[in-house]
Amino acid sequence: MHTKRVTLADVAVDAGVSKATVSLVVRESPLVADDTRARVLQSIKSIGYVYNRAAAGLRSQRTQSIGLIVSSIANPFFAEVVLGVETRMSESGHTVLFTQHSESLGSQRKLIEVMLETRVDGVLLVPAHGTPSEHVDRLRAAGTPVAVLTRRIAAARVPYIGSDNRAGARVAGAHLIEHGARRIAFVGGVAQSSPYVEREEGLLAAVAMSGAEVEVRSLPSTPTREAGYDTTRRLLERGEQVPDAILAYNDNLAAGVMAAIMDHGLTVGIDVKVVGFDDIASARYLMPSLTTISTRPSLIGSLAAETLLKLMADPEADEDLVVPNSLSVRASCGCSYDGSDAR
Amino acid sequence: MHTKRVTLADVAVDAGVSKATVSLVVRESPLVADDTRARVLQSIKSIGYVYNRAAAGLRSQRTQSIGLIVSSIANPFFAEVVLGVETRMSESGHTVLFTQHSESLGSQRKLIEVMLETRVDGVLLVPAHGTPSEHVDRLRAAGTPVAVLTRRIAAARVPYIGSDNRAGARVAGAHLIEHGARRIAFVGGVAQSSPYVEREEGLLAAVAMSGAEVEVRSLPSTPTREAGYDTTRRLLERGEQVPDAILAYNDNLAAGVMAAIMDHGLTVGIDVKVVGFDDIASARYLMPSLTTISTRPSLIGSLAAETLLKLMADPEADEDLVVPNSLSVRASCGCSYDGSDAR
DNA sequence: TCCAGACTTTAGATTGATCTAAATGATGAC
DNA sequence: GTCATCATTTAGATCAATCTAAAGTCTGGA
Repeated sequence: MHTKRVTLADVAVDAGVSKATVSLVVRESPLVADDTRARVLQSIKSIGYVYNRAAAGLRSQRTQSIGLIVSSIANPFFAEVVLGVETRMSESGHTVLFTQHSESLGSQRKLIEVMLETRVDGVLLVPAHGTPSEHVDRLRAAGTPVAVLTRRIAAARVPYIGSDNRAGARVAGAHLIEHGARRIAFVGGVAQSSPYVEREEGLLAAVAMSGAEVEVRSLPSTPTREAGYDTTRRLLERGEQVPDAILAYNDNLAAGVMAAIMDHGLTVGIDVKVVGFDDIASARYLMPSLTTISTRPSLIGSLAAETLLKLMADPEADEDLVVPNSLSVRASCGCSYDGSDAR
Repeated sequence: MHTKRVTLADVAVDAGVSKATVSLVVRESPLVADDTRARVLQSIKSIGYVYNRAAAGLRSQRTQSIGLIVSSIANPFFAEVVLGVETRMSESGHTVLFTQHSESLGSQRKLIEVMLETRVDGVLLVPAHGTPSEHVDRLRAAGTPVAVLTRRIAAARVPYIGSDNRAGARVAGAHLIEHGARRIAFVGGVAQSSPYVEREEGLLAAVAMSGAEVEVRSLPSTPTREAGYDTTRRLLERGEQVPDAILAYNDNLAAGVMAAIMDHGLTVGIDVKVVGFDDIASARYLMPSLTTISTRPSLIGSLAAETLLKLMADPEADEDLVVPNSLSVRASCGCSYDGSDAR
């Protein structure tokens, strides 16, 4: 059915110019005369030519594409990050090769290999927990710029873009302490990961700065709603020392935390004050609505894209970007909430 | 810093064989002798060769990649579909070029162009609302197999994979009627879209089959939580004829619907029974937990991938796949719910 | 009239793989 | 010893673009 593929050479013949000229036209070079350009574009349309990126990339050694590797888009936080990256990258004409590693180091290694084989011009990576520096070194050895986002890699000097975990947790902690919290549990998150460590540090800093007598206990877990529920349930059932406040590692977890508190017969915001982290879209729709640290994931995505573009232009550029965030006060912390930002 | 790129030819010299042999090795051909293969693999490792997909694709006219265009992964339903597609495709060694059109026909057209320029071996498309058949025709004219998922394109003969909207809505409707519903509102969804039409038909079929005197009213809207809230709010405030049941177009919307009901001082499951559609992860965590039609999005994704693979092998194959679904009974319909499937 | 300089256009080499069709070598049958 | 058969291996053309370096054209100034 479909005839032989149409190439630049066919267009050249049809338009009565050389292949080189057609190539300049498709690349929107200002070198070609206006009437020549018009004639070529006309030919392209009439004989149905479609640009071949593989051939172009082979010769030019540039693909106008970047790789994006995240942990999982089932996590709405990363879904928004992806959107931010794609938006910024498409502005500069770059295609995004998007993949997810599902927290598997093996699959992350394979995905990095795919990026190399595809010769993407750069890679943005949300490293799987426990990522060794070899993973990014492999990319850099091949001359491919890399930046990591939302998580740092221990012992690897690689540009990082992420939210200000320390400051966020400090503000959240201070808010809880203002509400009278004296026994705070930090629930969930992967213990070795950089955001976990930073958030924990922020909470402890808030305690130190408050001058109050506050007890803090950390309970790491996988960052799922289920784990949030289970961990909290166990914490409450231990009886003796029930916390009066919980800082959840993220909003997803916070939903489980609140469910466990209610199932245990306590009232969120009164018996136990809860603050989350991320401000995912559903945070305001939870019952009660979740007070949380607003991290603007799509901004993180677009800033990461921006950073990578700079890195692609100048591989020596190397700068971390810590994105500020803010506290979205709703009802779960005990503040009265008028629902003004919902719906 | 990085030296001249290492190519197949370099490997060939190092291993003392021809380029052709190295090529066979990297493609895992059974033709090469075991010791030759071992020697070549050794060379590849020692001189740091990285396969070049662009060059391979150029010559072979196959890229071992497919394009996936969805509306938006901010919608958790599609996030799961994506996962299903990627899982199945990676099993057969295909890379997925993933993109989102955000319901813009213009950006969908551009994305299709990108897929053509990349010479993907096939395309899976969740068509934007109002997609003209030209969009898929463009792909097919170029000889690229396409299948659409979750939404049909009017007047285009193209393989479709999606859930059984009619049966799902019929079951949901029957359940509501069993609960005594006599005034049912069908809230949300894009009026012209195929899932909307099919779900509406299903609901009407349930009414017809019940033999009861049931009034149905349809209120289309964009499929967001906010729209669900607003539409329901207006419906309730009209006073006179408050519905005793609402079938929400999807779960996202249903969350807004339930919030509006509660904000209006009514009780979900008693005054107004609610059933959703999709069974997204958060459905069981809403308050009250949402009774909904379980659609298994990741299954739809993997079946779509399966269908496309068949289509790529045999372009004449052309078969729709309607994926069965089931009713997940929880609390919002008025049934008592023990929470057994949550947490 | 000639020439410098700006603007356009181009021939032909090049990118790095796969493919085709044929060559090579080894094995066993006769 | 010869030949057919099978398993391996390979030379060289090919895919469709870009790049390099140079060649035409056309001004207007001397």
